[in-house]
Amino acid sequence: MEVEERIKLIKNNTEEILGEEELRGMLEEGETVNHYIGFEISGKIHLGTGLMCMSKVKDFMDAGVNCSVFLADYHSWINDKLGGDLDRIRKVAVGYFKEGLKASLKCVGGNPEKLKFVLGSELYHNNDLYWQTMIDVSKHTSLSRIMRSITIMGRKEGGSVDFAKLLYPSMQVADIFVQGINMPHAGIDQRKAEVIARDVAMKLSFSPLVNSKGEQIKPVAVHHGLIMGLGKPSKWPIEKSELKDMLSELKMSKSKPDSCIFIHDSEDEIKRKINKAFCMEKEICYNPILDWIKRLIFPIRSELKINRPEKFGGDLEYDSYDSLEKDFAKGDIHPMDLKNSVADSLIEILRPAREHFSKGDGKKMLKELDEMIVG
RNA sequence: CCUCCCAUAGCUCAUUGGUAGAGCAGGCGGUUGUAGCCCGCUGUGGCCCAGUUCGAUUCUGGGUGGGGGGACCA
Repeated sequence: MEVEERIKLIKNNTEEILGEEELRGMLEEGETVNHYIGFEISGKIHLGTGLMCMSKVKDFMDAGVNCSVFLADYHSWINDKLGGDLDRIRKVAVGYFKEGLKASLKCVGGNPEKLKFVLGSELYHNNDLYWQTMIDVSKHTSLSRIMRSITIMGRKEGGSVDFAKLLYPSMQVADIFVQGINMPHAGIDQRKAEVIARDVAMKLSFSPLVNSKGEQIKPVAVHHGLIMGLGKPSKWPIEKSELKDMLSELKMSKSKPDSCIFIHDSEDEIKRKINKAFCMEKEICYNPILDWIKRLIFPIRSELKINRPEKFGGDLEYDSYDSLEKDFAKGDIHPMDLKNSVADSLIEILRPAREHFSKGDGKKMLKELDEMIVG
């Protein structure tokens, strides 16, 4: 495959690539590209993780990249996920979470067998080099920078933090170097950690990242955007100037019920949640449904069929987001028709995950997780 | 180790020695071919233990949890 074609795949549906020219160089030199994306084990897998992240993984695989998922059990522990219980976190990580990501990859057309999984605590176990690398990273990063960067944990700046939380960013950066990852991948919310990784890359003496010629290099960071939550914004209408500030509030979050859809939600559940979503007629700036169409449906399916009753104009078919957006802006598509189509499409896309978790071990794991979250 | 402050609803907070409230969030219903806006309805609660009292969420003591300051250099 041509270099430009590979870059196009890697770049598809992303927010940014830090070091795109370096990536081009790596591909031209025929370097092996090692990818990783890390996840906190925080509960059920929603579409931001399942479809957004995994559709990128699929792109990377198609581009000939070695892909891996890092199950960040220590990070989840630090960040008080699943009650801050490390044993519980680890169990969910190697059970439900791993299964869920594999099923998600299947949903987007990827091959789960080719995806490598690494458990954080296993990487760290009896691993002097890891802790040396983490200290090395820390020695090249100021305290104030670490404090600013804990927003990557989904915490507001200035909130009270225990000291362990300050270890998190350095660990995340060390994860990259110790595993020799030259193309870390994350949501744009993880930008601060990735930038630290690039900033310290040339200064590290432990686990330096090198190319095949032995030259020290920086990791190329690929960031995808975060999909919107389905709920209404806390303020409407939104001024254009405040849209950017509100972005983090608007992202899909498990803490807001019905703002997100899980990969194994039932068909009725999907329909119900989509139907409840905020969706103004003709509104194209702040519109979660359009956002999902743009960033999930089209990247995965490359088309959207609108099934519409005859009295409203009959069926429509789109093969590009832009033309759909244009028609919606004109008012040619009613929100309800859009919602029904998105729901149908998601139901179709998520079928493999839904089936996986509706029987056997999958069902059991999901049930155990449910009980954990409630208890 | 010393000292001070805090603990009430999912969140932010108010109130009272006599059956506990607001805002926001949530849920339900109405209105719109969706949602939102608007209107109506609605749930849940006093960290734990002991004492004083007819009666404690309120007062006292202890505990637990959280936060600030101090404690070498001064």
